[in-house]
Amino acid sequence: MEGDAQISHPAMLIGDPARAAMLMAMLGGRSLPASDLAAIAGVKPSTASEHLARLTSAGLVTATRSGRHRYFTLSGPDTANAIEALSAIAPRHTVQSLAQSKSAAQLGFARSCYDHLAGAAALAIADRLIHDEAIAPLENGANGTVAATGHPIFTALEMDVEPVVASRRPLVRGCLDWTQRRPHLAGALGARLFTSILEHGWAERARTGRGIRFTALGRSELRRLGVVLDDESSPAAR
Amino acid sequence: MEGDAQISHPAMLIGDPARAAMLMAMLGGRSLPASDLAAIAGVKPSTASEHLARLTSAGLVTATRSGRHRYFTLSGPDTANAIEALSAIAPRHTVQSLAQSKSAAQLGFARSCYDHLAGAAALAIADRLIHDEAIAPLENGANGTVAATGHPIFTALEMDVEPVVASRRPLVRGCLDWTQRRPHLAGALGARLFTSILEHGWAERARTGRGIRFTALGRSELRRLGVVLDDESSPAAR
DNA sequence: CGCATACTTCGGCCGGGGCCGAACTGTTCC
DNA sequence: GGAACAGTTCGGCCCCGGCCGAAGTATGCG
Repeated sequence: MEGDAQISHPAMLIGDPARAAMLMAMLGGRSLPASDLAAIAGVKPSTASEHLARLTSAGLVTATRSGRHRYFTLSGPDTANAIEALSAIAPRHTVQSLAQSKSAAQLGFARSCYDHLAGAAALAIADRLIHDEAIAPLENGANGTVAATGHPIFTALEMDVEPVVASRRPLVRGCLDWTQRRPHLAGALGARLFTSILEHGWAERARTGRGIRFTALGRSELRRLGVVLDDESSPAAR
Repeated sequence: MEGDAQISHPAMLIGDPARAAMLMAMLGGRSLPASDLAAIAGVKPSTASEHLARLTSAGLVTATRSGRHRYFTLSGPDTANAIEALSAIAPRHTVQSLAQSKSAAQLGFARSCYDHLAGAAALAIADRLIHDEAIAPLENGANGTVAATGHPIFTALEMDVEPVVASRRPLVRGCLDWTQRRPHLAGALGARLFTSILEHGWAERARTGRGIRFTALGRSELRRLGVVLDDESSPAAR
């Protein structure tokens, strides 16, 4: 009777709180072993194993085994995109504890979003590129192109933008930011930029979670390039 | 323990087959009464009423009452976006019956997608605009701008593009097309274009479902403007 | 080889939620 | 007013699926 795609299936999988917590953790971009995901979701390993089996068989998640561990990741950008789209319509959790509000503030400043950077810092970098007309202004869901492949930020990070342009993946993709209510830089370029920033030691991942901390080197380099990270100065002026 | 948005809540709501069918129907862009949605979902009115109550209280759907009917619509572009993103990762249903394959072919050619046009016809129009450099090439999720507000297609449809540009809504938004695997024209411009096409009688909605049929007037006008709708000529060359 | 660790499979418990029919409210039309 | 129709609320049924603990498989280490 219906000629449409069966959206209820993936939605049902994401709709369980334990699985949703695992998927949100994987949105951080890192590969995580089953035991960590079990702890994150707050369930026993046996339960987590069942959840992960369903997620992999549905193609939302891929597993690679290394030794006696199995590491899980989101299967691709489409999956990450669906999760992001859902978080845009999800109810905002009301912050209760001080620890929560502090970590929320940190996430609002800089965090990883699957394979790219999100938060206020990501917007600051993107705004610089837009201001210099290296890329067009971002809109949620649309596709842009790279006008200036030799922008100082790209050269400072030794990024070879050409092969990125040649890839079939959407290049400059806006990704609606749930903390800032503005799209940030995703897509192939956003992913390349993020890995370069990590490789050059401008920033590093938090040991746990999705948080990203910019190093002194990264801050000074970015300041030199005209990007100001006002980490402390603007205390959560939501 | 979690500082993230509770994506499981909306996902759980979409994850029920009956509710998903209703939401997909509403993706057609029309306001539908509860009884129609019950028939579409294949449940009794009482069950449908419960589902719709949950969807409205979660803010996914808005209801407006007119007489003894209550008409339901998706609450906004964010909601539509989440549903589209899910359909991109949903398993493709394997077509069995001839009637299904015919209706699927028609949907692939032209259908409504919440408030804009989708399918091969939508891509043909967007490609024309891109070719004439009125808009930048679409990428899924990114945002573009309108370069030529006086493009012949806009003037033929008597579209006033200026106020659309001024609106805060993402302007030129790529929206991943599940039949074509390419983004089509969504956003404020896509919505405006679609309503203009309907108002000028270039196309009309099917009595039921999401199908769109282009009229003889619409076809000739578009051909004159350099857009060829090869409806019959290319028989589902997937 | 044997012990520890990482993960999976199985059996069983239990609660949530989807479904319906029946009864109730409200609107339209004659 | 009364009949017809749209929609909602309520009570009850039942099954799906999430949870666990215990047992089973595989890998790594001493």
